[in-house]
Amino acid sequence: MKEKPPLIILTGPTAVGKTALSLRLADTVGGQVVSADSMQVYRRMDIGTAKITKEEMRGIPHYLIDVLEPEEEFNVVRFQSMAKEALTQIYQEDKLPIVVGGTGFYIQALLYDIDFMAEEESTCRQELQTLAEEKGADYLHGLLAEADPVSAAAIHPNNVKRVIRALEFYQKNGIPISLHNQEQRKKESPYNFVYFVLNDDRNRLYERIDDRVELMLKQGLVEEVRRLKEAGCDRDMVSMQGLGYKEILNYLENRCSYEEAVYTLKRDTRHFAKRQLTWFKREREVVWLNRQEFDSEDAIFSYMLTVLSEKKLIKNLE
RNA sequence: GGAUGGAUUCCCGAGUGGCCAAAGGGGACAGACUGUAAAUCUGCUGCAUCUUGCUUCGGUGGUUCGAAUCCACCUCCAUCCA
Repeated sequence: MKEKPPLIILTGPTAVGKTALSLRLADTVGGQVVSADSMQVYRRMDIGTAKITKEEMRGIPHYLIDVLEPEEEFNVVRFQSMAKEALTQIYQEDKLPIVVGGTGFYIQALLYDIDFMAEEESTCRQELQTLAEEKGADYLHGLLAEADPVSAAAIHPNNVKRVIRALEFYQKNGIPISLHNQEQRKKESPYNFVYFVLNDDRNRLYERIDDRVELMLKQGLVEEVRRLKEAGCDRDMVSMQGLGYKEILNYLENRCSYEEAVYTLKRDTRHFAKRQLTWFKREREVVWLNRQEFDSEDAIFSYMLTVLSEKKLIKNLE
């Protein structure tokens, strides 16, 4: 039987300090980093995504950072294929891949190698969107109830995006997405992995978020967004839906005051962190690293090494 | 010192005699998520032995079968007149 390839995942809510830990880990275990971050893929979006700098990388290869223009669309499928390529590359160099980033859905897609089914581009999503606007969300949900009752029961009528996706999936593949998902859920990971989730006391996390937003502002977030806006980026682009970008864009377009933009940004970032945690709680086989349970970052780090050697991802403790 | 307006559940804010544990919004908390995921959506928010009971609407007392809602006094806040 072939041995499963090794994979280390280091994730956690925004602003917990994943990056710092990942660098240390990469140094000690001879690892290379694959970013699982839906926004750090974009070039020219540095401050708002709290992107690691070239200097900070200290020569450790980082994949999937600065590889797309903000005008381009990024999604799970694209992430999955790019990440798999990165892994192939890393294995070839006989290094250990460390997936670092806070996008749980992306991590899941890679870790369990979820099949998203090849689909050709079409305008049906747009058509369904128009239909929803004209006839209402309930009407669309009604259509889904006919095509795929199981999905209809599971998806709330107000969640138009997911209703559309389910409908689109059915139209393109001829089978209900609910059935497909059910099959995909059973999958075993093809990797020998350890899934670390770094976390902190909620209040402390929220403080870190507030501090980080203040720091971004000081570093020139408004200028960064203004440059993107002048370069033609607008609110409809996937990249501009990122935290920090959509709020500042609202301010630059005079839709709200500076104070409101900052308040909203901090609040939405807190909400986001909460959603990330909800996701990780649901994932199977997660190793939680709760900061408040450790005396120091050193303690966290040595615990990580212990877990990794137990799972035979690293040979021996250095 | 006087006049007027106000004080509501974590916050803002509706409610002017029973249908009020009290609209709505925000925040907090919890959850969903399989091609936009830093997106999108949902639930919940006085207490308890939770299909019933108990304590809330600045404070105290009163009117009433019944008060967040009416009356009196008090405290605090806002504006105006001295």
